[in-house]
Amino acid sequence: MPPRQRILDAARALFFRHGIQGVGVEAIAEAAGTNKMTLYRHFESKELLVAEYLRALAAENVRVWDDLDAAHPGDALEQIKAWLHSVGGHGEGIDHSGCAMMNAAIQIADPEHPGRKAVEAAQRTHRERLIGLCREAGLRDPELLADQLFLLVEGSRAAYRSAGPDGPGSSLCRLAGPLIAAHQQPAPVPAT
Amino acid sequence: MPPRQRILDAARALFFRHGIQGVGVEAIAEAAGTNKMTLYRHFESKELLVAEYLRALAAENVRVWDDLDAAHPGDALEQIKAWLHSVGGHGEGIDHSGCAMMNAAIQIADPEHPGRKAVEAAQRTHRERLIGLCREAGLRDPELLADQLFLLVEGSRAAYRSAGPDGPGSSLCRLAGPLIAAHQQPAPVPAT
DNA sequence: AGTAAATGTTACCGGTGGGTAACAGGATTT
DNA sequence: AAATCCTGTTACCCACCGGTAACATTTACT
Repeated sequence: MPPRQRILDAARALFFRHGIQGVGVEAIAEAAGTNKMTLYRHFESKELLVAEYLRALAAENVRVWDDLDAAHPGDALEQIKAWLHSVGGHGEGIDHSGCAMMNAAIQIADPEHPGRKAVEAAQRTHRERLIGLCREAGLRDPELLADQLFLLVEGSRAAYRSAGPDGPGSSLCRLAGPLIAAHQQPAPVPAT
Repeated sequence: MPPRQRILDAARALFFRHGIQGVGVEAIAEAAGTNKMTLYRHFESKELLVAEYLRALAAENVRVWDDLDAAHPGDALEQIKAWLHSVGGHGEGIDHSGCAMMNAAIQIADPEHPGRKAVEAAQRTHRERLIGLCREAGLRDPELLADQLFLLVEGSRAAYRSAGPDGPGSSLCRLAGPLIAAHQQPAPVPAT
């Protein structure tokens, strides 16, 4: 595997464990089985390394959606449910890339940091894909539901970190399920 | 105002703007109109300063709930709505303490950091208070609704940061309103 | 084989970070 | 007034971090 890829992989693992600010370039290089110089021959600065790390994360996020589309072709509702299930757990084999996105957005204080731009772009496309699926699934109020699901998922990731494993972050499916079900109903009768 | 309080205030402002890792103790002391030594005479270390900053934030969070209770005595539903409104906007005069809590939980990588414990405790009491209000308001499925609202709020804060002001983070009330309304209805008919 | 590109190694730089020592000045109490 | 406490000032320590220079070494390609 070329060093550039090894560096990106190592950066990903370390950024996830210790945070972006908590990892020095030297530690990344060492974890990648190389040294600081070759790192700087492939990346202009740590800033740009972070940005590329986030772009890679975004690309992988898109691939997750494509895989779901391939697994449940034509069944948008099932794609949504499968996605919720895949990001709802917090054990092994779970996709934490979205979580890493959010962490990066918070850990990078400077709004002009290229990594922040990458995250914003990824979240936009992410949201639009979700809206498209909700619409395709024939659910009522697709934009509203998509945004609700989006926030539930983001909130679940945040709550898992801030409220611990016993908090509401661990029960995404339990919380999102009724929401989807409600949007399969006809329009609700307004409350008295 | 005693130096200790000035230091906590300065720390709060700087932590919010530049992140916890992005602010050095010297900058905090200077912003507080004092110096590093007096800071270290009041706080053992930066770690413990951060922890106290978060405990102060948690106390203020509790006060927000108490104020809401005083403003709408006996009307739990109105308290919930007022709370959503107060944290839903992102302009001036908005309470960002919850947002700062979440930021801290993500910026502090070490799970054993005393600040992390403070955040977890605060989020637990926060959630329980919300559950209590949902139950008191006579809403259906109070635990479920409370957790949904909790995640919507956390997600809204995260999305405002990661997806920008045009993302779904800016429309908390629009997203939470229908959810509450749905829980004022009788039990829904299961979808076919 | 030979050449050029990519990688490894070491040492270094300037800046900054958290944290401390020692001492001087001001305020408060008795 | 005297003793005590709190504060301010300066200087310093050590560790680390992002980034670079110079040179040695390996790899790859023709």
